[in-house]
Amino acid sequence: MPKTTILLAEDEPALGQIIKESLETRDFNVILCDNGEKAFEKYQSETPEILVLDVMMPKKDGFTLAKDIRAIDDTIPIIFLTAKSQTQDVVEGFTIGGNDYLKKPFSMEELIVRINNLLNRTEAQKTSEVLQIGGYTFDFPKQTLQFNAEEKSQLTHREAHLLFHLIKNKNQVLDRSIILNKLWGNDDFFSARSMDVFITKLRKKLSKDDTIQIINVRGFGYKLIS
Amino acid sequence: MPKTTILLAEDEPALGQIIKESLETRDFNVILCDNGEKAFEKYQSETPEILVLDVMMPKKDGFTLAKDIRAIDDTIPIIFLTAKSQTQDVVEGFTIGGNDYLKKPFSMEELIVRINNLLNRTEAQKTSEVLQIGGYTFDFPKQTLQFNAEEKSQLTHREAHLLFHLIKNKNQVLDRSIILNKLWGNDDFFSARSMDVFITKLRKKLSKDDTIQIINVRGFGYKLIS
DNA sequence: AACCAGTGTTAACGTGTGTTAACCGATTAG
DNA sequence: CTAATCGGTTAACACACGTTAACACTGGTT
Repeated sequence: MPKTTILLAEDEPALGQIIKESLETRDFNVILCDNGEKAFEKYQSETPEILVLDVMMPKKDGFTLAKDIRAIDDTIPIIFLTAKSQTQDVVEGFTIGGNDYLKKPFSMEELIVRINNLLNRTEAQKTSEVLQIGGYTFDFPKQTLQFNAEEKSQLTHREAHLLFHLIKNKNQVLDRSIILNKLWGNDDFFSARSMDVFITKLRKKLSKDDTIQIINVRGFGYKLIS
Repeated sequence: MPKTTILLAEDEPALGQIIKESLETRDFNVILCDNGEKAFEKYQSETPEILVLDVMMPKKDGFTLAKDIRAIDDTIPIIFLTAKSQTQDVVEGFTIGGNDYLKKPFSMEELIVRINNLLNRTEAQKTSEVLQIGGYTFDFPKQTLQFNAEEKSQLTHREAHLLFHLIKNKNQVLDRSIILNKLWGNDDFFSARSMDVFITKLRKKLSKDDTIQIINVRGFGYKLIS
């Protein structure tokens, strides 16, 4: 069993070091960053399993960082560390799904409990991320698409994420702006055209089974029907 | 399959009634409340599956209501209806996870899309929408229309929705303004003329079977007879 | 450093969908 | 009977989306 990697973003050096060491004694591998931008780089280079982010940080605050990362990866669990002065509304809004938060000051035990909770939850979810659609088998984590017993083909990152959302919402309209904000981080003209290109690519790759198709709903989005 | 219950909190009576009726034709069970306190009571007594909350309401506003409910239940999906003046920050904070929001004015279609997305309705709930009319087979989710054993023809989104309502109300008059509000979001002059154009299109596509026809009831609406 | 393969973005041009306009006939109120 | 209104139909239009290819960027290889 390899160690679980935690990305920790905390700008106060003393606190960051204490948390890092505490987690390391629990057999985690911890990467510590003191601002949001560095954390984003490390997120990409180190592929951690879970994020622990201070909300107030220089360069890029925790919420903004979380949004950027969510655009690429919407399953990784995130724990926010907040000062008690933080507006409750915003914090609570972020607390749904794979997210959680801890008010400062907190005990190490609390943090470790929450980390374990979120890791277990997503472990269970990850096993169910091989999806069936028509005659196709789509393995989201591995980014592979297989038609019946034919050879597996590799999908790109964007293709896989887009397909993932289409399948998760199959037979319903998937709102353009929602998917654009999630995968591209904005819904401007160019991102929209880029998305159209990916829809074309997916249509081609899914064309072996003519019982499934991606149909467009003008002005709203796309619907994957099967 | 029992109907899905939606709790709708909207203080403007006219708008509330329109939304309620629209959702009911989509086979939802809708509980309408005109303030936040009543909504909270109904939430507890009726156990709805999803909430649609106006933000600006007397007694208790939508955000406060949502917070109170989240304290009890942190999985139920919530959709906020906001005026465009609402501060973006707060709204966006609420948009992660089981929440979504819609800026007023919005069309019924948009609302229904979002409700279905959040409910993650499975195909079992939606694929029972293959309708027969005369010699035609109409598959609403796939937007296809087939005459006897002939080739399937693809309908547009608007055509499919209009035909869906006509068939659901066949042999009775379908009120112009109701259908306009439902599909176009308003019943002004231009939408009405646009609808007339679609009636013409549907008449053409249904002309292979002369036992069925769309007849006009001057001043009221249309009736599909078969 | 030059090259290459893979990925995603931008550009260019074509097609489809829905709205608006224009002109018409049919119906009904005065 | 006449004018006003409603709806029928067709076509022009604007714009959302489809498709292909060129382009830019990245990371790895020689």
